[in-house]
Amino acid sequence: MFVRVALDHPLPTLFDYRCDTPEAAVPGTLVSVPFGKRHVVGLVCEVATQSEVPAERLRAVSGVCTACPPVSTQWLGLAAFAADYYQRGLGEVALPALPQALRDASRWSRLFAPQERYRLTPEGRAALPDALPVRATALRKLAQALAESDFLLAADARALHPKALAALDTWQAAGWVALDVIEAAAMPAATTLPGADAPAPTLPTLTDEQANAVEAIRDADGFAPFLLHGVTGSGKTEVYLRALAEILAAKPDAQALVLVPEINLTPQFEAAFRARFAALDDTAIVTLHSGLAEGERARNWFAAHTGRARIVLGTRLAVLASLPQLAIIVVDEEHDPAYKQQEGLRYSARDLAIYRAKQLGVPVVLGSATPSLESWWQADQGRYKRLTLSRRAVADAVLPTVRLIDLEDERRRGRASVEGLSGPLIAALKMRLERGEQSLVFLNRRGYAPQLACDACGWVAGCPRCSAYVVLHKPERALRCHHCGWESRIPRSCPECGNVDIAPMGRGTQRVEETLASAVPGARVLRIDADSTRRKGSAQALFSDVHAGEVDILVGTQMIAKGHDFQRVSLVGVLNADTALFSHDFRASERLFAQLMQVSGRAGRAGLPGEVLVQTRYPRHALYHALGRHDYVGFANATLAERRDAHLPPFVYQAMLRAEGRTLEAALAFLQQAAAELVHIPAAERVTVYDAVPLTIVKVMHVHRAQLLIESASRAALQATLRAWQPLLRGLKGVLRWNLEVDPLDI
DNA sequence: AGCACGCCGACT
DNA sequence: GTCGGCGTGCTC
Repeated sequence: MFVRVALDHPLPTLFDYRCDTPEAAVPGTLVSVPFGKRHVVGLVCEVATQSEVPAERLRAVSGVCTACPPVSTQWLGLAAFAADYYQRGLGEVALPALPQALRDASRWSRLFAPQERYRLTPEGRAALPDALPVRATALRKLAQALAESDFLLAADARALHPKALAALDTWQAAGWVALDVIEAAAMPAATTLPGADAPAPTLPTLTDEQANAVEAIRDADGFAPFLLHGVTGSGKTEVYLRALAEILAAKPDAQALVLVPEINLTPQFEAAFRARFAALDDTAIVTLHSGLAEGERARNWFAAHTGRARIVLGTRLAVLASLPQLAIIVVDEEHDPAYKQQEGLRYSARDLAIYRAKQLGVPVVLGSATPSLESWWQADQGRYKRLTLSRRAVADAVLPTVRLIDLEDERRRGRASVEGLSGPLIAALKMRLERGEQSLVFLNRRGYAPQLACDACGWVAGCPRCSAYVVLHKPERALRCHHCGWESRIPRSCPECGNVDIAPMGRGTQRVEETLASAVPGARVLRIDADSTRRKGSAQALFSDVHAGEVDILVGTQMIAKGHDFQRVSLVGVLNADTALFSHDFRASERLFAQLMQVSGRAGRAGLPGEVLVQTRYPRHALYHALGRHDYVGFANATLAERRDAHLPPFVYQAMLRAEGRTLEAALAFLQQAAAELVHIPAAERVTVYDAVPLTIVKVMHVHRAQLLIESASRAALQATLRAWQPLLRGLKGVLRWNLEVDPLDI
């Protein structure tokens, strides 16, 4: 018997092994195999009675992961589709999709073994530290660890003190400590949820639009993609909750997958789901995202894999979770670029969610206030069913008024501005402070100033490793490169000419925070961005300060635009948005519009009349006009018409070949050779090849980067070209790293 | 991707 | 004489 095994390896082939254990001869089984000089974990994809590989080269499977049931053939099919579509080997897709802990054969035996949890009994809590000899410091430490958390794992206890388990046994005999054994692998008892006929009395009343949406999703037959277009505050989440309740109630073992774009958004969603699905036991709702510790991620994945988890809530990586009874998928904020993985396998979780729903014949709901133009176009074509929520669900909530502050006009009239904050914005902020309302200032640039420059000679502080300016970070008194993390002290004088008048140029969130503190006296200002939330969990704490009303003005990057319902925010100020209007990236305006709509939606949620002030030099720009009218549809239709005329996605399909070399010339030369190879590929006749160009940030960490765009009106022609192209690329000489991205977001 | 082999320069 | 630089080639 032979098995064909997928390994996490760049060669897009399966590897054949002899297989003596019948347990391993099942597709979807995790096995450990010898590979070259080492042992690696692989996934059995096929079982065969013979092999093309000569017998003397064949080696035998060395281990089988019996703790974990095989993944389904459908899951293998999903991995195979993703591998094919994104032009990678099956193993490169399938293995990274598994929790890291499963990919280490030495951990298999312990991974899903019953967990032994020691916890302090009330008696123990009363007795423990004092009952111990004063000098027994190790035992005291053990008692302290028990007291400080809900439970202590046996392994952790052993790490604390070699004889900990003996002590714990003694304490258990004394009644101070109890031992709980948690079976990770236990299969769930199917739970039936209360159906729609018996809604709990506390549920909010649905608007007609919400009710229609829920009904459409519930009545869907087989594969049914929905685009749920709902303005912020229109109650999309309530639609998800009801639709899930209906579908989970209809089948006792059905599973639901809910995707959110950011880890930050999982806690509030999790809370909402736990509250609504209180009938499910605690282990039936799990989260999956990169913020989880290895062990927890593995356990949650396993809960999904065994069917114990009924609802899986996660970020993009969750789209590849094993869900044997998947019955509905929800992709919230489907337009969010975070759904696109930007390294390794560059997949779109939203697109894979669509494939998965199609494969399984289940409904998939894409929700957004500002759908991606790709999805909007699919709905226009009738391929997705559009569900519209046009009104805010809270009765007295109205859309905020948007006012544009013409910066040129302000300047011409000689009106005062402070450090880039215009007079009208400062006045509006002061007014909210007086009224005891909160304001939000949005600026998509972190740090203090994006540049540090010398007035005298024109020197600008740059990164020694990257072709980028370094950003001034005032709290850390450092210059930091946002591309590679390089840091240095702030020089006192210009290193070129010695001039001591070197000055920060431009503004980031730190500088605005500082300005606001003096320009709006008495205001409590809080900054939320990637820097202020670096420590794990600190974002949650900062947001709760805002909710508690301990903050008057919140300044931040796009982090503050997403998800959070700030009840007392009545003003949103937008700074420095113009740069995206004239970007060379054709998607920049789509992103800006979505961001501004999203951040605008933070104003006036709880009946307060909301106002949005946008500082701009281009107050007549169509994007701002559409924003002022809250007119996503107008914006989308106009932008789609432009895209059609310019032959841009979604009207063409694109792929990007990127090369990294020690010199730019080497990278460009490789790409030119690569382009020349296309003449050998028949399908490439229907493909347009652009010139190889340097990336905007051409050098990162001393590596020079260039890219080559190819596109086609036919997805099939593009796919066929890429498939034929890769072996040719591997054959090109020259030591150089390259990668291929299908459906690139950043051009 | 790893991890070997292999063939040339600078050190004790 | 050896340590080690990274070019080349292989992994069932």
